Amino acid sequence: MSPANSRRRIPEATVARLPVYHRNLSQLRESEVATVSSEQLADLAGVNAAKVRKDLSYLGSYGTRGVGYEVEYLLFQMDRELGLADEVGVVIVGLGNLGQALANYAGFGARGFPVAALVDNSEAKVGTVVHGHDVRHLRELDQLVQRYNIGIGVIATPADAAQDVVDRLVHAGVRSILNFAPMLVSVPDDVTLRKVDLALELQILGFYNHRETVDVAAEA
Amino acid sequence: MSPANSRRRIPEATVARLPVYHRNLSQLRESEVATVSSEQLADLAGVNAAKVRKDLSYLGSYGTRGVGYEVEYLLFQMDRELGLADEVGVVIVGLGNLGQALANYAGFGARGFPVAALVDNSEAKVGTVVHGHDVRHLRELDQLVQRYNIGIGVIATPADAAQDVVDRLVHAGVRSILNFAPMLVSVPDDVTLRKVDLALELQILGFYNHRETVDVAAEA
DNA sequence: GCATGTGAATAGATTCACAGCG
DNA sequence: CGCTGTGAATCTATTCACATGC
Repeated sequence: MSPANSRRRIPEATVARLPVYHRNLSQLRESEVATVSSEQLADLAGVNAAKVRKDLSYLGSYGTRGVGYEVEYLLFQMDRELGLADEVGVVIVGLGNLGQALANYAGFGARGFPVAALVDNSEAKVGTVVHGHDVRHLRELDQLVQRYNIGIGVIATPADAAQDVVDRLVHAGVRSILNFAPMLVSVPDDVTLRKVDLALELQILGFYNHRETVDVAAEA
Repeated sequence: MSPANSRRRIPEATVARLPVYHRNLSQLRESEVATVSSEQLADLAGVNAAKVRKDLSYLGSYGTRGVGYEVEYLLFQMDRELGLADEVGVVIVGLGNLGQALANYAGFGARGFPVAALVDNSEAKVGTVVHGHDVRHLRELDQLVQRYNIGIGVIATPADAAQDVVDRLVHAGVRSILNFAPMLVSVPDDVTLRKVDLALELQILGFYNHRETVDVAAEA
């Protein structure tokens, strides 16, 4: 619409931090703090002040020199930019332990991303109720996506089911997918995919733990 | 010990990918594949071949020119490097939905990181059994860490308990911590901390979803 | 005066492209 | 000849440092 509000390309690394700032700003608002400096926000987010300023500058010039950022206003702008205004529905596919945990996880659904449907392919699970939602069968996916305006799919199935679920989600029109299954899946170019691999995190940590141990031993 | 085996500094980005290669190599071994090229491994891991070669080169020169990498031998070297040989015990603190899911999650504990203890601070949960382990009280942490040779702590508590749990883990001698609580925590320099924030992942995805929607609309 | 916003400098990661070796 | 291993080139992200404007 407005040609003045130039649509900058926001670096990936910045996108990953914006939600962190958002959370801290929300807390500041709850504490009725009116303005915040880049330095204060940096401390809360665990980064340095220059990074905060550069990150926020991609959204626009919403700060006031000599003063800082108005919490309320900055949140308003971030909500728009992060798309937290539009309440995008989430479907969780796979209701094993992880899927159930995600369905129950308060953080999911808290800010702008209500869990709108739960889906599994086992007859034993279909019909049960998790976190106030009936678990529906995978084959109903298309209708559910339509009916509940679902924009995001979360995959919490075993690894070998992941690609099939991705294909079904894409077919149903979902363009954003969060994959918890430890499996590489492929999507068309116009679909955004992120993956979280819990076991991987442990192994990465294990590597540093190991290094630490070895290095300390080597000093002897 | 051996001064020849120079202790290179491995880039963070590489460390994060090594476990991915490891998983794929394990699968290749199961399929009784003897050797693999950087290109094949790259396809499996979803990266490009040059990256695979550079990453693996930090471990040493374990490939054979004109041939590729011997799966078995490369795995052996990676196990050493990733510290998967030493079976480091894991304690999960906080047995709400997420903690229980993690305790039950097969991936956790699968490769070299057995779940050795479960801890909570609610009397209601202490004494219950999750995934074959008695849930113990947080105050027993020190003894449990000693007894089960625990090297890694996983925090799955509410945000406001996270810093207290971190302090207790550090006090008990744990030097590697994986934090699932959506809260910035601080640790001494000699402790490695990683964080996974599930709600954050959704928000990042939501951002791209939103952008996509807005940009497409703008074309009209 | 004080904190933002941003060019310029630095550091880090990815990719290229090819020499070197089996 | 084919594939690894790696310097060099490129791209991305972080940090510095200061001019700018409230």
